[in-house]
Amino acid sequence: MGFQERKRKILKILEKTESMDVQEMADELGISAITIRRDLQQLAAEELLIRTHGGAMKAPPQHPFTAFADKEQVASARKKYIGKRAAALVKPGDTIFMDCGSTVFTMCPHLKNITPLRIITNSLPVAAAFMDAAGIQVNLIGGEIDKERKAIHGDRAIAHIKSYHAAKAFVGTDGLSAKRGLTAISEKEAGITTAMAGSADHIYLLCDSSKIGKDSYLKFAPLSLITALVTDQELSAAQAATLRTKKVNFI
Amino acid sequence: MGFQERKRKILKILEKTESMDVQEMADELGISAITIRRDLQQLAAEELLIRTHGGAMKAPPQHPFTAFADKEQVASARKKYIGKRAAALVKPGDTIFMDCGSTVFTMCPHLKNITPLRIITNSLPVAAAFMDAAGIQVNLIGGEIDKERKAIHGDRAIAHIKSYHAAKAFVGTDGLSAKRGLTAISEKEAGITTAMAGSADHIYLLCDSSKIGKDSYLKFAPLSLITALVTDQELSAAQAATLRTKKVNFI
DNA sequence: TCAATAACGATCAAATATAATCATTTTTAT
DNA sequence: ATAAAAATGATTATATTTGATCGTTATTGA
Repeated sequence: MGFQERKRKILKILEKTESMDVQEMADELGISAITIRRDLQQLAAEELLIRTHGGAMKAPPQHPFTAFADKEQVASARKKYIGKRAAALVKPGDTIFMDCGSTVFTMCPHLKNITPLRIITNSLPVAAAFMDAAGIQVNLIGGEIDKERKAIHGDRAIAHIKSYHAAKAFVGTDGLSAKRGLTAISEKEAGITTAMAGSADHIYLLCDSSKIGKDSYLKFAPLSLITALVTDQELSAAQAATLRTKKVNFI
Repeated sequence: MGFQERKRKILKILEKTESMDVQEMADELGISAITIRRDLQQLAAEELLIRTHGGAMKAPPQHPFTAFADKEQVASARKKYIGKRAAALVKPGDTIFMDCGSTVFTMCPHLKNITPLRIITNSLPVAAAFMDAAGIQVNLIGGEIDKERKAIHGDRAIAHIKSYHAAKAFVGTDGLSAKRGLTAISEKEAGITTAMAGSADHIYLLCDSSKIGKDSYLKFAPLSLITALVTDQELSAAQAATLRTKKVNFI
């Protein structure tokens, strides 16, 4: 087993275990500790992991767009569940909007087999997720890239969205309550969400239960905007009831 | 059994086993180890597998956009040279267009320290390359993603480009000759190139010497379109002279 | 703080793989 | 049919990888 092969195995191990010490690795791979050290040194130089005394730690996500994707591999079970449920609403032949939230992103793996499909998105990770998906056409919204969110926002993006129409829009929010409706942290995201909602027939809001009942600072849309709320099973009965009085549909 | 046949078998074996050493392969295919090495060398050059000491490994699944980036790490010395020279034309504060060719992409690493900088591009790998570059604002052209080229083409993209203006445009081409001017393989790319050229003051064509004197099938622009040609040092004196008669400037 | 322990880096030697060169065979073109 | 070109195999010199030793440095616990 050469270096390349070990390198891959080491990174694979770290993917799962977060961290590991030299001797453990040496035993695991049946190779001397000093060689493992050399390997770790090289890998650390490539910034594929972080060297510690006596071992190594998983590197923080860093790659351009896939970083986001990797991060979401450890998305909470709640988000994953929502992603799956939301994806079930999509049918072959649909045209859909997807915004740039991490919850919406969890739909991606579940969408890959729904073909043909046309996705209009401002999210670079979403676009990246479908680069290898035959039968899925991605329309990326243009404009200035917001590196923080790995997405595109702004007036141009909104104009771009408005020139399209889709059957369904899948959007996220930072907060949702019966009293204040939908709230966001940033006007940028709120603008995109509103635009997508305006150009779609059905608007599905993906929102895990931890955000329900909480308000962020910018109130940008009423509950009546959305066709249905896709959330997880940990939503309390009381909260569900309150929202139902506002005629919110649940998935 | 010829090379093509072995090549297929080697890749087939690696599909299953992930990795294998030279001697094993030699035994398996009944051929000498040195020939296997030569085969592996070629396959590695095509990036169909990864060469290791003593064997080979299956090529890793290529990441969405960075795949392109990785590939270019082994870009020919010629292309790298061109990328460096072209990047030297960019000054802090500039707004530039960059198209989606692999030659243009080689400019990226050299641009990271030229800040502030504003880049308008239809290339996803270019956008990805600057995700971590503070001080560089990327404007991504919107529209349908062409997965093959990892770029965005089409009427919407062209309209997007036309709404901007930049001091400099860096574009590529598939062929260039004194007789036929600039030629391309695809109308998609030609449209983008033309649009960028139309919205920029100075148009720099990046083109390695192997493409000079050759024509692709679509003739899309005259040599007079470009401000200067950025190429490598392997360009023959005769070719240079011919182009100079057409008033082409060299960098 | 200090000593004990463990990890680290540098250097060396052995094993192995590779590149380079040349000879042989096979294929291709004329 | 013959020469030229390409592919293959063998041999040798070079380069790489690996593991061991030893002196140095960092961490841990009293």
